[in-house]
Amino acid sequence: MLAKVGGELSLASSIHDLARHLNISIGTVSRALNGRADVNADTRQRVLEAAKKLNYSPNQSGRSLRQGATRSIAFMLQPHPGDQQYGEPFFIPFLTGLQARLADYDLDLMVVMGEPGQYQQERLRRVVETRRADAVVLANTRREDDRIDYLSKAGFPFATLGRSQSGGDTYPSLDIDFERAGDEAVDRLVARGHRRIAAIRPSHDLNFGYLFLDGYRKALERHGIEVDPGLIADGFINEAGGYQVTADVMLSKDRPTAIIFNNDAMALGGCKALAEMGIRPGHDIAVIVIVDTPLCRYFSPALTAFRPSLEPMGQRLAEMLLASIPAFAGPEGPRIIREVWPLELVARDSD
Amino acid sequence: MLAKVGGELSLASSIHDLARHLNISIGTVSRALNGRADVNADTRQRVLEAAKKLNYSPNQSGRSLRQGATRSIAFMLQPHPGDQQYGEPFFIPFLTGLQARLADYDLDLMVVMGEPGQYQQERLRRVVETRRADAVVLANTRREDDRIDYLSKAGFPFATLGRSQSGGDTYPSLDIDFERAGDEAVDRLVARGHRRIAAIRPSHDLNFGYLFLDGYRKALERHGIEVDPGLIADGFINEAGGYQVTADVMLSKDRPTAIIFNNDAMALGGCKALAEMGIRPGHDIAVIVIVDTPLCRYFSPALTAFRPSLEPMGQRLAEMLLASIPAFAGPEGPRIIREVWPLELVARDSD
DNA sequence: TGTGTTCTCGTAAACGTTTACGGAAAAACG
DNA sequence: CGTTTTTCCGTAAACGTTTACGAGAACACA
Repeated sequence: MLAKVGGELSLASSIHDLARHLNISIGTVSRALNGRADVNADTRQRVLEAAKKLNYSPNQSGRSLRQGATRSIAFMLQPHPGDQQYGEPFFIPFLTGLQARLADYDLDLMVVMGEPGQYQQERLRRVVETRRADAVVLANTRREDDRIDYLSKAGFPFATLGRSQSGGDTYPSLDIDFERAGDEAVDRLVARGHRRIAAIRPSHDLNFGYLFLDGYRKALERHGIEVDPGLIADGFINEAGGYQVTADVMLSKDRPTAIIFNNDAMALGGCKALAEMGIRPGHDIAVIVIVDTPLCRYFSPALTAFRPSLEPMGQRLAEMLLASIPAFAGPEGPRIIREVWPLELVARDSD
Repeated sequence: MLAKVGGELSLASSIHDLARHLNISIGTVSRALNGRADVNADTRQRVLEAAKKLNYSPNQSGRSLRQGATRSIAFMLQPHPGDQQYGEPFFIPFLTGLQARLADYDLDLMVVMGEPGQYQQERLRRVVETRRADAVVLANTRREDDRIDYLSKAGFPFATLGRSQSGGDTYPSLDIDFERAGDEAVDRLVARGHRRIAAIRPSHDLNFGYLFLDGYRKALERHGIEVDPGLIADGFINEAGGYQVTADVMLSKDRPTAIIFNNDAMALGGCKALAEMGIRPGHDIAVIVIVDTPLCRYFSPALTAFRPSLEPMGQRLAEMLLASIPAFAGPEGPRIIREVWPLELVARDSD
């Protein structure tokens, strides 16, 4: 179906055009442009001038083919299903940081989107197998993640935003300290007199749900509070899921006096359920959200939440990824780095 | 700096491997895979089986080089400056629709991000000149947009989300009917008894700001209300800008009784200014926002707003773009389509 | 002057595809 | 059986790069 596209560009000059124009060989032109040593100083000068004059820039397909590298990194962005109208604002600042650091290394960032419903595996395979990118960055890691299994089995370079139990220690990862956030949230609530604290998290095997719960449990134990399974609930990771599961928890015979939500969308749905029951966050119940978004801030009452520093995280993960790839890393060779970053509590009106 | 990356992939089999394995020529293999007519039915069968067995998939760089087309479309995503913590949720559903339709044509979507502050021109040139994509999609169109000038001068295929005065009728565009939304907003407010209605919009030469104002003016005239320049104000397109300009307008001697904000972030900042002055939207003043986001919905009071249907718009713009490219379009040849879609009023509590 | 080094450049192959062309074999037709 | 058409496949060039190799010229040194 597709033939030549954009072939009529007047600005599409090749290395051959430069060579012909200067009456030298294409080899010399290429060496001059790539800054190799074995080219005379003033032929290099002439080549660079001609390149500017003829508006030359290298064809990336040709270069990729020859070098076996595309100089682009793929980020797999997966919209959540049921996330009807608007997507996750979470990723934009992260991507901003990621892209900025990659640009320092002259690498392009390419965001690959999947259909909202289906899982990413197919799209990921496509990127890898057709060699559209040199490495990929994964997000929304699951506890057992077949994308990670696939990539490490294939020996394809990648890094993850979020940890997983899959793949061992073979890839760099950067995660938020959900465990500590869960712990601190409980700490804060206990200090304010709460003993019946509910934990609401997404199902789907998303790994941060487990980490959060670990911290929650650990803090309860430290305070000598028995963990009540009836206060721990999973739901679909969107507003409807949060509504549903919150309603369930609040209808149990022994209600919690505080809820920690592991996701902002679920918190919003939960608050809707609370409102319908006449229960006011900040007055009748305490609410804390683990990952802050603008919605938490503008909601009424404004929700107390733990906030990550997304843009620096994006920058850092780019560095970690690059350091793990032999062809990019310095003489020391590849290094696998894993980091877990703290969150900052933003105290507002809901607890 | 970069050498071979991922070259050790066990799954990287080429068309030569297939040919050797089957003892036929690479030409035949290629023809079989591409479904050409001049290949025997069972050699095609054997090729397809071998391709599956050896896990073959074509190297995109090789294919792109030969065909002069990359089979990918670039979307230029530009985070607004000062948009500190979280970015625009606006684009995710739009991109979801765009990607879905492109996938139907076996095209990849590649989102190219720029630095938050600087303008996109440089990054755009890079994509075009290194021929990383076959076409691009632009957003945040300005009234005079040098990206559009550049692309149409270069003869590079593109489409825009939003109109512009640049480039003439040479490219497809899909826009929201800001004019009508501004008109309807005034209508609604006048029907509720307002006569002093302020219009607050972004500066930056963003085109939708002009369109909105046209509708606003037209509706006022229709109702026989004189346009008061003191009620029209421009500000930086973020919360701080909205705060600033709203405070200014409210400090004028003859205050408005209603405000139409042309941007959600500015509306949020404006409401903060109002709150500090003890003015309550929905009681002491009416507030309407032109483009709805989840923030409008969760804000307190929930903001009345006009909502676009972003995902269908993404799908439609993909179709329009493809129809405009000779190599993609059907036998009728290229067609330039321009569409303007209506918004839906979501009445909430602020007016 | 002869020999060895250093600079500089051209030649050609290679990366993985697709495709125009031609030719051999098979089929169709008289 | 001879001729023409059809079917099928191999050959080779081409897309735009990079780079290993070698060779000529200039230079240094004895």
